[in-house]
Amino acid sequence: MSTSRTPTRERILAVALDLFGARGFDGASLDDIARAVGVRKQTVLYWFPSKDDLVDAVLDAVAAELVAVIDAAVRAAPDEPLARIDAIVSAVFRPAVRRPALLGVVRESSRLPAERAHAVVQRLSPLIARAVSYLESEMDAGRLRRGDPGLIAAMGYATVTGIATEPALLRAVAWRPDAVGLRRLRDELRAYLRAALAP
Amino acid sequence: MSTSRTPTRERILAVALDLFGARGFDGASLDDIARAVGVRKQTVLYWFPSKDDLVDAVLDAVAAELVAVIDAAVRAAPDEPLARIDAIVSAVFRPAVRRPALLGVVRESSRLPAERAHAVVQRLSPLIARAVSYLESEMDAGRLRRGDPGLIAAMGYATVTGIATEPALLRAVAWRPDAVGLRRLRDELRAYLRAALAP
DNA sequence: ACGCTCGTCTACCAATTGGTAGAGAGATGT
DNA sequence: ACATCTCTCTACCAATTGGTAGACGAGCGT
Repeated sequence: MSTSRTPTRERILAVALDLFGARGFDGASLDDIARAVGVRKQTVLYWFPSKDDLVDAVLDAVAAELVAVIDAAVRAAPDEPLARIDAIVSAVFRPAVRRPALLGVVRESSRLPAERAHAVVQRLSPLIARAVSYLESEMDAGRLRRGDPGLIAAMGYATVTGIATEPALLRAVAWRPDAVGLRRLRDELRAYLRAALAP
Repeated sequence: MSTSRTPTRERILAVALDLFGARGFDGASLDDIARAVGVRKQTVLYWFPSKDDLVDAVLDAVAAELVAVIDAAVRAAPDEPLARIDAIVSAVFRPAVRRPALLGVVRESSRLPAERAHAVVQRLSPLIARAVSYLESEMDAGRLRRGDPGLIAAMGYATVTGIATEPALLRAVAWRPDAVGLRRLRDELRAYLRAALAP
């Protein structure tokens, strides 16, 4: 075990998550990651036998964290449909604001060969499927305006992962002198979602 | 001049646009591009002295095409605010559907070093600025619901570039058996935009 | 026939990539 | 004190990257 405060393996994982999220899996080399951790590349390869293993570990960590966050939010959310959607969207924004790279990794994973991306997609898709069927039931019951639930879920995914990771977007929003960054952005997006879903 | 039907330079440019849009600028090597064109890498470097030059040329071509399309749509669009927005959104979707890589390049350009990305951003930003000020004036005049115009423009950008290039999204939308792909998606998105902007 | 430019090629090169082999320092259990 | 195990290191390697140098042929005007 290392004498360092946080174990090397976890530091590598954290740095890799940030770099992969920011530059993509190909954009960040093992050398980059090792340098950022303050260790040699071969130490990285000691903890993760290959770069693919490291990527998988990062995908897994991201999926686990997102699933945990969203799952907790879903359980804690109120019953009333709009408030429920509001609570869940807000829960997804929390990790996005705290750590944009988290969703950056999700975004990057879409460019991986299909079978690799499954590491994330397979773990997230039950959540999305559940969200879709929830939206469907609420629509059937007349408590939400009709529309394609899959489309709604897709738009949520797009706005959250897109907005949290596109520098150009953040810049566009910050153009307005009265824009105050991500917090305001989140509130506005929730307002839009609410408006789009209003009965 | 080459004996080939379309000049080599243009074939290289077209293939590079597709590959860059699909895999990113780093993800597609000069060799990949050359192979796809049916020529040697050094022929690519003959037409474009360096990879950076090729990237710039692609960015330039994309910006030029998008600016032309949007500009024409803006000029041809009706005066009534909602119909106007509708027409312009629809115009942006046209190239997106015809050639997803076009917007994929825009998306990828956001990960370039700031001064390189300017090639696209600088050419698109006057358009966006114009859209923002149009939205502002319509809101001031009470013809559109209040909100952050920069945010609206950003969301349009996010949905268009995101949805047109994110395989995971397209898959999500196609999950529903009654979803019929991009055409339906475009219509739905327009409906959402209309709802979100409704006074 | 002459040289000239254009377009593509073969043959290299240096830097960077992911990855292997194995040495050696430190703690730990006996 | 010793052997062992954990962890990080130095020293390589093969493949791929973007890029250079220059040869070769086809068409051109003279």
